[in-house]
Amino acid sequence: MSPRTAKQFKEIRENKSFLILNAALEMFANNGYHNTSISKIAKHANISKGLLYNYFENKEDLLIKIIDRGIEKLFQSFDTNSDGILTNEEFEFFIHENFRIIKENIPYWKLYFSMFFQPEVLSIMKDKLFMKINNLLNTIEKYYKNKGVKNPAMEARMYGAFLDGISMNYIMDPENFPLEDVKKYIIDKFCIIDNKKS
Amino acid sequence: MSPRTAKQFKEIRENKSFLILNAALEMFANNGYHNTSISKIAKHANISKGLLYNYFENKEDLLIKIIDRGIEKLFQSFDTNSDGILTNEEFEFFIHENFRIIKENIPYWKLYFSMFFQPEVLSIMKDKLFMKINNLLNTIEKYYKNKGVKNPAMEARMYGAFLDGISMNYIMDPENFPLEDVKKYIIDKFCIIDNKKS
Amino acid sequence: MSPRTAKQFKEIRENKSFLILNAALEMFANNGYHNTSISKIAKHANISKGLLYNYFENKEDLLIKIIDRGIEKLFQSFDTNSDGILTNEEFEFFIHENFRIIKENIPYWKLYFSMFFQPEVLSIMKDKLFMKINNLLNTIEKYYKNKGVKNPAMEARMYGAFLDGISMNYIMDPENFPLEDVKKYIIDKFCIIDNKKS
Amino acid sequence: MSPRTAKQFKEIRENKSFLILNAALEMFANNGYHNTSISKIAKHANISKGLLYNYFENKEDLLIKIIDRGIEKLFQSFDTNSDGILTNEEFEFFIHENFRIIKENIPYWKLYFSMFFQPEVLSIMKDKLFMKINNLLNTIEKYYKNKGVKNPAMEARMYGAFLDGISMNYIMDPENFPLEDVKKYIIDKFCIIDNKKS
DNA sequence: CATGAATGAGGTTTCATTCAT
DNA sequence: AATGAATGAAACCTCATTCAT
Repeated sequence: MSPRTAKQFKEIRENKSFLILNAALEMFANNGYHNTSISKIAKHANISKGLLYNYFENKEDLLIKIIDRGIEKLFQSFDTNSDGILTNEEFEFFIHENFRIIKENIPYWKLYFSMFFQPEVLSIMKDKLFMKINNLLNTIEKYYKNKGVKNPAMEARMYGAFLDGISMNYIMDPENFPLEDVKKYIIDKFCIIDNKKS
Repeated sequence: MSPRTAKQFKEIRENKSFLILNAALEMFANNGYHNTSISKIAKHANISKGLLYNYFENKEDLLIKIIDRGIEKLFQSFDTNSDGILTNEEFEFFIHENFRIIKENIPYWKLYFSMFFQPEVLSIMKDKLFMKINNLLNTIEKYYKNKGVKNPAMEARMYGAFLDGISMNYIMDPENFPLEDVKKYIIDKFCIIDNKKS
Repeated sequence: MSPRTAKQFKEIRENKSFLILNAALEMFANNGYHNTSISKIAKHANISKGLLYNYFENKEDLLIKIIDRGIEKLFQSFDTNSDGILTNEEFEFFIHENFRIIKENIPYWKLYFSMFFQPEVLSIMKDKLFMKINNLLNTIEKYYKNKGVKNPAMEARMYGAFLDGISMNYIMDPENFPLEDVKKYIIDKFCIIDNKKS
Repeated sequence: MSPRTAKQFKEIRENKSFLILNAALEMFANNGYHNTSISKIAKHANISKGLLYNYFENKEDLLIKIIDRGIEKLFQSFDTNSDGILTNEEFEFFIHENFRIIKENIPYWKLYFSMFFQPEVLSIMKDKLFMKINNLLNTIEKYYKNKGVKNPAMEARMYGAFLDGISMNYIMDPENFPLEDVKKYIIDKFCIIDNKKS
């Protein structure tokens, strides 16, 4: 297919749905889901309350669509090659990707993490999300297996936990986070240099 | 009959207060702060709504008291010897302590982590909490410095992030978490065996 | 009868009922009836809520007793000679009495006036109060009739209204009220000097 | 159908706002501010509780808007010529105005007077109100000064108090109040006929 | 497609009153 | 006579959602 024209892009950008999602995301992330009223979202998106209900069924639907959109985007980056086996370069690339994606949309990731601790929200997304996460962990596990690590499942899990913890810390205060040094640290700690194996 | 003594009243208050805090904690942790109404808490604690307000100023006060109680308890465990320098034994002991405390009160830790992503809730506790956390990280930093690690501040920070990530994963599904293996993994990865230094 | 002994006075003064009435009066007058809770009154009177209900049936009863006590006191001053005809000296004396009584218990008079505009409260006291007031006005009317004033009923009524208005203004800001000058003004305006008649 | 125009919306708001203010005024005046619940007002105005909060921020805001509207209206009548000096005709005219305005909206004036004795309510309006009242009294004072009265400030103050007292009496029972006779009485007592001066 | 007035259920909070001790 | 824990009705207020236009 031919690439989208500038006009098409403009249309997409101007799409009300997109605007609303952004407005809602920002407010959910900064003020919390329950603390953000539909009224405020509509005002922030410069539309009326009524119109919002033309685009989204209800408040919860809005949240789901936001999370959906984010997950989609995240796993796109990691879906390439997901069946094959990671090289060290790919492993390192994924780390960079991980933080690039977070940096790109910090509010989203605030919301994403908060979700994990709000059971009523989590239950909506749980299945879809856990499938995706398991996929990723399996890829990492294969990587470790291939490198001859003793307990690759554990290693993958610990890697995942580490990334969770670091991402959380990053999100809490992105300005003062030594991002580049941390990336190096992760690579040093979790990427298996081949002669290290011996 | 003669009226109750001051001591009797005090006892009643302490017991009831304890009951309410537990009921509220459980519900806040499982359903989220905003999703839990005072009505539901009162019902869960088998008291009237009105009585709850006899014990706590308002919903926020209830949350603060819960978090306070938890923080107090947590940092008690780590306050011993906080000025001195950790030995390896102490380092390992603290890891065991960390998980023992979490295991003891999983709902509390759910609430604790969820707090970090609910800005309007976090702001209530931020100062008190961050001071305590920094204290802990400084102790860890000294440990690494003393062991001759190159960048002890970074190492301490990464250790903290790792513990955060792992604790989070533990809380999400405590039943299926290989706790003992994980502890060993952490010790292996973050405890500096002295001849390793050279 | 012999005058009350110091001991008897002390008993009266210590009477709980008296204390409670005073505490309640003060708070009703300063903060409004609906804005004053039984709890606060009990605290202010240094007793428990429960005990208050030993002395007074309920909150409204407390109010009624307060107003009652005040009216009793007020009209005591004016009841002497109420059947006879006022001399100018008595007329002037009553003006002095009026302000002396107000000065003695400003909170009470704040409450008294506020009552007139709270129908649900007024209705409780209306009959008793209006009878007393009419008595007084009749005495004044007779005074004017005897002095040969043309429309003594109207004159008495206007005198009453004037005293209401001035008392109201006095109560609002007693400190800055030129009490003595005002008394003279009233006497000059409403007391009939006999040779003025001609 | 096409959506309502901005003008239509404005009209709806103004009409409904007016309705609510009237309903609230009536109930505040007849039952007292604290004795009137938002629920009752809404019912009286034939709207839902929620809608009331669409129009007024809260109960206090509703009260303020009512009082504001009344003060605005009252002082409009007296603002003409306020810098110049009153003639006798104007002085008399103002007396007629005073009672005309009260007669027009008795509930409002009940509320107005009741306010003075509800401290927590008064404090809301005090400053604005006292400024307006002082303005008026100054005009009266100038009138007396110009007529050569000895103590014009006192005379103005007494005039004000008298009008307060009479207005209060009028409001309490408008049906049986000899309005016209009273007006004459006031003019006779407080309007300075020029040859009286000598 | 678009508006915001309108609803009503449900949330937080207060407080007069009762009652076991 | 005295306490304050406990209740429950009712207050204020919010907000997701609907709907006439």
